[in-house]
Amino acid sequence: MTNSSNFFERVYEVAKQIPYGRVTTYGTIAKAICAAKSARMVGYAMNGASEREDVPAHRVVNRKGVLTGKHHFAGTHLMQQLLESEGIKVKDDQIQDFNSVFWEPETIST
DNA sequence: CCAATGACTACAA
DNA sequence: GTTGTAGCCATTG
Repeated sequence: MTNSSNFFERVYEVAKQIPYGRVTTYGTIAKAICAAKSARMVGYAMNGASEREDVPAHRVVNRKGVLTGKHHFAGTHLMQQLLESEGIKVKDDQIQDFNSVFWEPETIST
């Protein structure tokens, strides 16, 4: 895969749209890219996105607001630290007041 | 092509 | 509230 698959590109596009101090879920992103059933693929894409500074993968969590993918980051608590650094409260790998920091991306029509 | 994997989600017990 | 099962589908071996 010399080029990033279109699917990954979609995920990256949405992830890059996440504003500062906000977070979103995999399923929500999946819907934004017209692949609501591919929530797992979103996380899979984030795996490669973690290497891209263009893609704030730390702002993407599961539907419960839990930092399920923190283990994929360099540090054990790097993801949590990044979120807290943006004003997001995190307790025991779970985002506090998740509903307030939750952000819904816009659907991509490309 | 088939089997296994996974940063998910939903439902049942 | 917790645990288990199933569906989902792109990537990889």
